[in-house]
This record gives sequence, C-alpha cells and structure tokens, in this order.
Amino acid sequence: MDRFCHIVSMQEQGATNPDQDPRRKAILKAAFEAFCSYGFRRTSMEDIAQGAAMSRAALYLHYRNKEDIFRSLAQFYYDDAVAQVQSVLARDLPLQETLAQAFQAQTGQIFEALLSSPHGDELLDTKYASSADIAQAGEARLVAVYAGWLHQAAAKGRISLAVSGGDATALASTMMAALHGLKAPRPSPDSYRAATRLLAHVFARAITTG
Amino acid sequence: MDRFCHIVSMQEQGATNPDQDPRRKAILKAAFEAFCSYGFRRTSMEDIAQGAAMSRAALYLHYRNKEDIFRSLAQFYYDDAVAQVQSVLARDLPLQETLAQAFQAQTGQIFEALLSSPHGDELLDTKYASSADIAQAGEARLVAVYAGWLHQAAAKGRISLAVSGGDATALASTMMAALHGLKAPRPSPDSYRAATRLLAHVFARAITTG
DNA sequence: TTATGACAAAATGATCGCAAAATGTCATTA
DNA sequence: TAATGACATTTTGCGATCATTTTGTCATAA
Repeated sequence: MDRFCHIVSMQEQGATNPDQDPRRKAILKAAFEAFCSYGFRRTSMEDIAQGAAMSRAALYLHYRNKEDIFRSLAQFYYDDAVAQVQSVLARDLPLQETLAQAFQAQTGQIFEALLSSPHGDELLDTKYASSADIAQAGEARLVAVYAGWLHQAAAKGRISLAVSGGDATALASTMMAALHGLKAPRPSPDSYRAATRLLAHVFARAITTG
Repeated sequence: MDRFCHIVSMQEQGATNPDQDPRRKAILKAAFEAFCSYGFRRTSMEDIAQGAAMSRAALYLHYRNKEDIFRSLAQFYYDDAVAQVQSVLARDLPLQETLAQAFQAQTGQIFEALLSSPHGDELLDTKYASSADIAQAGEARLVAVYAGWLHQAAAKGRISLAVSGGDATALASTMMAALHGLKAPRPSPDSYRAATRLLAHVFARAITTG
C-alpha cells in the first residue's frame, strides 16, 4: 500500500514549497496510514509521531494539530488530482481514452485507498466536516479544469457541446457529480473501475461531433 | 406539500392489496410528514397517531412498530418509482425526452421531499440502515426496468448499446449510480433538476444510433 | 537551532442514578 | 369486532463523577 510515497515522490519540484519538506511529507505519510487503519478519531498524535519516527512534540513544529494534518492531506489529494487530470487531458489520446484515464486518475490513488479502508465512512465524514472548504475548492478546480478542456476542444471542433446547450461548465459539473455517484458502496474495486470507464465512454460518446 | 396524497391516490387499483387500506395509507401519510419535520428518531408513535387521527394503540393494529412503518414507506417509494419509470418508458417519446422524464419520475416525488427536508441526512441513514434490503431490492428492480427497456430498444434498432459493449445491465446500473451522484448537496432543487435533465441528454446521446 | 521529555489543561469515555418519555400489550368498551 | 385507555416495561436524556488518554506548550538538553 505505498501509493502515498509514489504520489508524493512524483511532485518533487519547486524549491521552497512547504510541502517539499521531507519531515512534513513523512508526517503526512504516517498520518495517511494511521487514518486508514484506525480512522480519524482513533488516531492519536502519538500514533502519527511514531509512524513518522519522531516525538509527538515535533509534530507541533510542523502542524498546528491533528485537524491541520488532515486538512493538509485533503489539500494534498486535490492538488494531486488536479495535476493528474490536467496531465491526462493535455495528452492527445482518443476522446474515450482521454476521459477514461482522466476519471481514473482523478478518483484513483489516495482516494481509493482511503475509501476502501475500513474507516472510509468516518474519513469521508471528517473530510466533509472539517475540510469542507478544501473539498469544495478542490471540486471547483476540477470542474474548472474539465470545463476548460471541454471549451478548448469544442473551439477546435474536436467535440460538440450541443448536449449541454454549449455550456461547458454545466457539463463538467454534471460529469463530476455522476462520477461521485459511482463511489457508492460497490461490490468490488474492479466493478468500480469498470463503471468509471463505462461512464467515461458515455460522456465521450455524448460529446462526439456528428 | 401534499405530494404524498397525490401519489397515493394514483395507485387506487387492485382490491385486497393491504396497501389499499385507507387506514394504512393515513398512517403512512402521517408518518411521512412527521419524519420530514422531526426526523425518524424524534418522531414518536404518538405523533404519527395524532397525524393519522387515531389512538397510538391503533397503530399497532396495522404495523408492528415504527421501523415497520418506515420500511413500509421505503417499500412504497420504490413501488412508486418503478411504476412511474415503467410508465414513462412505455410511452413513445423522443429518446432524450424519455430518459429525462424517467429520471425525473424516479427521483422526484416522495424522495425529493424527503431529502430536501431538514432531516434528510438522518432519514437517508435510517433508510440505508434499517431498510437496506428494501433499498437494494428496489434499486435492483429499477436497474432491471431500465435494462429491459434498453435491451428491447436495442433489439428494435432504436438505440445502440455499443457504448457498453452490448451490456444493457451494466449501462443501466451505471446510469443509476450516476443519477445518485447528482443527489449530493446541491445549491437548489432547480439545479438538481437541471443536472438530472442534462445527464439524461448525455445518456440519450451516448446510445443514439449512428 | 532543533528536538525532546515533562507538565498542566482538556477531552474522552465508562459508569451511575434518576426522571421523563416512549413503547408494546391487554382487558375493557362502545 | 375494531378501537381505546390504562398499565408495566423499556428506552432515552441528562447530570455528575472519576480514571484514563490525549493534547498543546515550555523549559531544557543535544
């Protein structure tokens, strides 16, 4: 389950970005794992400190408190999701493949691990309670990214926005909402991925010109 | 807010159906209203009895307990949704309009009222906790109805299932899941309806032949 | 300077007791 | 016979207590 490290190491760029601090990264990684196995409430700062191989007091040198860590994690997830989606959309793949990979990139990674953990419910609760602002902003950024891409593609005549009366944002927003619907209790991660892919194809077909 | 009576009165048929009993209907109606304004937990049998203009003891002549009433309500919702969707799909409207009206029929009515009530969250919880079986069966029935319709339409050549590799059930199930996604906190009931309509158009376009 | 152990304050949660409310069941009534 | 009032039982909500855990902060050590 070391997706976290994988993702983290991918964003090794920029210099004075606070999220470059290896200590902060270690803390986030430890917190991520503790949250997954114990849930937010049952994870103590001590747990996180041990996971990050430092004293509990040291945590407070980097984050104000547990909530701050959690919010940082949420922020991290969205930053990653936005970057991934942008990267996929920038490639020049067939329409279907583009959307399929974008959807996958967006939901996969950290999020899947979180949700499929035994404490997915609580974490989702915590996320929306304590980081509602971050989540909202993140969702909005994602919608904006999709909308921008749709807009450009339409301008180039590669797709048609007729299905939404030309409104790229409405379409992007509905796309995101639909995608969220797939997250509901699913028999297996595979069926989740299959549904995601199918949804991508549906949207791709709906905006195909002609 | 008397959607409930409206819906109930529409199913005046059959003779010995227990759900024809006017007393049972009165109880369901009263319970529905009480649940909407107080939530499940804070609604007492006394509240329901008063709303139904009978003694509390009389309730027990018709339902075993509060949970039984709630489950009956859930069952009622799904019966209604299935009937509505079937009725819409049976009509011979343009593809887009068919799906749009089916989606609307399915989510609208009772459900909208429940969710937009101040206690939507708790009721949804209660619903999935205490009536998970009914909900699951209901969802399955809805998927089956859509799948059957898709299958027939494909056979007649009116639509194409290419988008899901010919799998009508997979498509129907993804459709339902996507629809559920729209239920997430929305700015307004209007925006909810608009998104529903847009999603219908997307799916319609995705299965249009050609 | 940076990290830590130690400390005071705060939060948690388990347990009790009690009063009020709600539940489910009958014997009785109309 | 269908409906009710009344009753015994159960559940709920609230406050208080107390041991334990967790938190956030500092003075101090590496």
